[in-house]
Amino acid sequence: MTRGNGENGTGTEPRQQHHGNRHGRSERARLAVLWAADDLLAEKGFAGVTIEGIAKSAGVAKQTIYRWWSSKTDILVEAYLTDAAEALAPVDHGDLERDLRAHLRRLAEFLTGTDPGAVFRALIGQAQHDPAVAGQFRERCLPEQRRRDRLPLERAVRRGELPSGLDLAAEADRLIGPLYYRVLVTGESVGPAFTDALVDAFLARFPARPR
Amino acid sequence: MTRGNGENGTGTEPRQQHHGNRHGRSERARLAVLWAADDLLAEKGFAGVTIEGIAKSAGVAKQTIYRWWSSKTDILVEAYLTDAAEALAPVDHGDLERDLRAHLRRLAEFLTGTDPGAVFRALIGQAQHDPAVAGQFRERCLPEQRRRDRLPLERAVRRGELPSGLDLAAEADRLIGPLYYRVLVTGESVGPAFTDALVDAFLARFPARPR
Amino acid sequence: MTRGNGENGTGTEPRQQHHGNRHGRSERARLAVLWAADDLLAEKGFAGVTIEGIAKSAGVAKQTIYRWWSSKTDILVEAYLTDAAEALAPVDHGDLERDLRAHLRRLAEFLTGTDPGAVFRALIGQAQHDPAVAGQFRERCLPEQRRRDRLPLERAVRRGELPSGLDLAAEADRLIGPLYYRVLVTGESVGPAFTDALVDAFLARFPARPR
Amino acid sequence: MTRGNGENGTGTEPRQQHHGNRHGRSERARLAVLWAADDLLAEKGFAGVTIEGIAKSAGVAKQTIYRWWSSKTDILVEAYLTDAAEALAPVDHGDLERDLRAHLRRLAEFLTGTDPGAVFRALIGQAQHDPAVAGQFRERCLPEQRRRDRLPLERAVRRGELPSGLDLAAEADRLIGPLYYRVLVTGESVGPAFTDALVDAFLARFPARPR
DNA sequence: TGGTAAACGAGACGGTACGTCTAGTCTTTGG
DNA sequence: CCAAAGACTAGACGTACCGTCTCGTTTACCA
Repeated sequence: MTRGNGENGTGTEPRQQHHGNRHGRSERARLAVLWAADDLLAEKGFAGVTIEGIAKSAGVAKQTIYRWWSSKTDILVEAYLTDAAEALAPVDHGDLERDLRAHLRRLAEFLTGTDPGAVFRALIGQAQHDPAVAGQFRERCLPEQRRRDRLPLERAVRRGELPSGLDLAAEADRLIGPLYYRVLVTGESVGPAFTDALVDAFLARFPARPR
Repeated sequence: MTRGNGENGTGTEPRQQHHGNRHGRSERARLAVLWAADDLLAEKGFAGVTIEGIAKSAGVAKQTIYRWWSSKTDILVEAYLTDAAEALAPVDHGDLERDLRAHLRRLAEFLTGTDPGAVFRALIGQAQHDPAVAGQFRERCLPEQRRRDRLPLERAVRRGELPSGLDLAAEADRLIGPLYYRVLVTGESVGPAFTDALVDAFLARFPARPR
Repeated sequence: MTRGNGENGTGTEPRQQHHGNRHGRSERARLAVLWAADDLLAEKGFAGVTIEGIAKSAGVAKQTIYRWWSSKTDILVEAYLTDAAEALAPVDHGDLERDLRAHLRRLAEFLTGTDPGAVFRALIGQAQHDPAVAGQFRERCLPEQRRRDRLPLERAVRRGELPSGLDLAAEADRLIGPLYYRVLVTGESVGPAFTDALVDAFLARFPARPR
Repeated sequence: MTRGNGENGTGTEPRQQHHGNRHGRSERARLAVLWAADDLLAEKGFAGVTIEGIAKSAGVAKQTIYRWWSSKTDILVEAYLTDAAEALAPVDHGDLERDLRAHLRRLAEFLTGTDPGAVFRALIGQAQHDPAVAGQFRERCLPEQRRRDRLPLERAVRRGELPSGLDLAAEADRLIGPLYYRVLVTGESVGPAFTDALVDAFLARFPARPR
C-alpha cells in the first residue's frame, strides 16, 4: 500500500497525528494498520493476514483495530480504497480500439501484477464465502472500477465510434468478463495477446464506420 | 451431496463397509466425511466447514480425515467430484442458438442455485487465497466443466453452423466469462434475460449462413 | 458506605462541590468513587471492583481516579476509613466479662455481617498477595481496630479485674485471634456461642478475685 | 514444589509419560504445570501467576491447562496437595508442652518460611475474594492441617495430661488462632518467643497434675 | 471584569491476560 | 492395518481492564 498522506476516499474529516483523544482517531495507527494488512497479504497470503499479526506488525493494540474495523476484510477494503485513489482513469487516445487495448492490458496487469490487485482478488475470493464481505466489496470497491471499465465505451459513443443506444454497462461486462474468468477461475495467462483478442472479438460486432 | 453408492470417478479400488481392518479404508467413513462437508457448507458456509466439525458430524476420528485428505478443500474437491458425476452433458437440440441458450441457463442455475455449484464457488473463492487449492481445483474440477462448455460449439462446427478455424476454447471462455464475472464479482442476477443476451451478442459475430 | 457529608479523618482540607478548578479536588468525585467502590465490592465481589467499573458507575473519568488514588485497594482503604468513623468504641459495662462478651459478639458481626467488614476482609485477603496492600492496611486500618480490641482489657486493669503486669496487646491478640482464624481460614460460624466460649477460656486464666 | 515422582494424594490411577492418548492425561504436563505455578508464585507473587505464564514456563498449551483445571487457584490447590504429602505429622515427644512448642514453631515456620506455606497463605487470601476458592481450600487443603493441629492434644488426652471431656478441635483453634491472626492480619513476627508464649498461656488453663 | 490555571468528563492509545476455538500431530486399544 | 478416541502443542480469536495520554470545558482566583 502506498505510504502517502492517506487523505483519501473513505472520509474527508481531518485526522490528527496524536495518539488518541476525544477529537478523533489516530491517523498514525490507521495508516499503520492498513499498511501492515497490505504487507501481510503480499508476503503471506490471505491466511497470513490475522488481526493479531496486523496489530503486532503495525505496533498497534488489537483493541484499536477492533474499535475501528469489524473484520480483517474490512481492513483490506479500506486499504484497497486508500490505494485505489491513485489508480488513474483510462487514458484517452482518441480512438476506441487503442483505448480498449490499453485499458484491458492495464486491467490485466492490475489484477495479476499489483498489490492492490492482489487485495482486490482476495476480497473477491472471500466474497464467495461471506455475504457480508460480498456486500462491502460490491458497495465500496467495485463501482469505481466498473465506472473505469465503462469509460472508454462512453467516450466512443460520444465520438460516434459506437452507436448511442447500447447498454454500455452490459457491453463493458461482456468485454472484461472473460478476463476475470481467466484470472479468477482458470488461472491462465492474461498477456497482451489474450486481451487484444478480447478487444478484436468485441469490435467485430461493431463494423467500422466511415469517419 | 447425493447419497448414492459412492462408487465414482476418484477411485476404483474396492471399498468395504467394515470400520477398519487390514483390507483397506472404510467406504462408510469416506462417504460420511464427504456428506458432512457438503452439509456443513450448505448450512454454515465455508467458514463453518472445519475438520473438527466434519469429524464430529460424520462420527469419524480426525485422524481418519487427515489420513486420507490433506485439507478441507481437498474434501470439498472430492465431494464436488462425487456429485458432479450426475451433472449431465449439455443436451443436443440440433441447433447452436438453442443449445447455447439452454447451456447458459443451465450453467447459471448450477452456479447460483445448486449445492454442487455452491461448492464450486467456494473452491474458486478459496483458490484466490491458496495456490494449492487453485491447483487442485483447476486440475480436478475445472477441465470437465470446460469440456461441457465447449461441447455446443464443437457440435455447431460439426454441423457447419460455425466456421472450422475457430479457437473453440477461447470462444467458450468469451461466451461464459461474463456469466462468471456476474456470479463471482458483481453478484448481479443471472436470469434468462441475461444469459440470452450473452448468446445474442456471441452469435452476432457469426452472421447466419444459409441452411 | 455511608452517604454522609464525607468530612472525615483522611483529610481536613476544605472540599468544594464544583467539578474542578485550580483550588482543589472535587469532593463530589471523591465520594462518588468511594461509594461506587463499596457498592461494587458488595455487589460483585473483589474481582468486580475495577477502576474502569468504578469510573463508570461513579460518573467519573479514569484519570480523576488515577490522579488521587494509586490502586483499587487504595480506594478501598479510604472507603473503609470513611466508614469506620462511625464504628463506635466498645461500650463500658463496668464488668470485664460483660465487656468482652459484647465486644467479641460485635466484632464477629462486624467481620461477617457488615459492608465495612467485607471491605476489611477483602483488604486482608489482598494483603496476602501484595505487600504494598499489607503495608497500607496495617498502617491505616488496623491500628484503630486493635486499639478498640485492647480497650476492654485496659479498663479491666484500671478496675483491678486484671493484674497490672500483663502485655495487653498480646492478651487481646490471644482473645480475638481464634475469631479471625474462624472467619478468615475455616469459615465456620462465629455466633455468640463461639465468642462466649472464647471469653470463658480467656477468663479461666484469671481466677476471679474477691471484690 | 517438590519434583518427586508425583504419584500422590489427588489420584491413584496410573499415569503414563506419553503426551496424550485415549488412556489418560500426561503426567509430564501435569507436573510441569504444578511446578510452574509454584515457581511463579514464589518468584512474582500471586498476581504473577497467570494461566498464560504457567503455560509458557511449563512448555504446555493453554488448552491443556483449561482441560484439567478450572482456574489458577485450582492449580495452586493441587500444587499444595502434591507438596503437602511430605508434611510430616507432629513428632511425639511424649510430653504435651514439648509437643506443642515444637508444633507451633513448626507451624509458624511453615506459614512464613516455606513455599507450600506461601501457597497456603495465597489461597487463604484469595478465599476472601472468591467463595469458590474458599470452598476448595476448606474442603481439600484445610482438614489435613487441622488434623495435624489437633494431634498433640489428642495424644495428651490419651496420656492423661489433659482431661478427657475437652472439645479438642475448639482447643486447637484457640491455640493456633492467634498465630494465624499474626501471620495473616498484623504481619508481626512469629518467632519462638511468640509461639512459646501461646503455649504457656494455653497450658495455664490446665494446671499440671501429678504423674 | 476578564485571564489564567487546575481539575474535570471523555475516550483513544499500547498493552496483557483472559477463556474459547480449531489446526494438525501423536499414541493407544480394538476389530 | 485401519478406525475411533482423545490428549497434546500451537496460535488466533474477540473481550475486558490496565495505566497513560491528550483534548476541550468548567470555574475560582487574581490582576
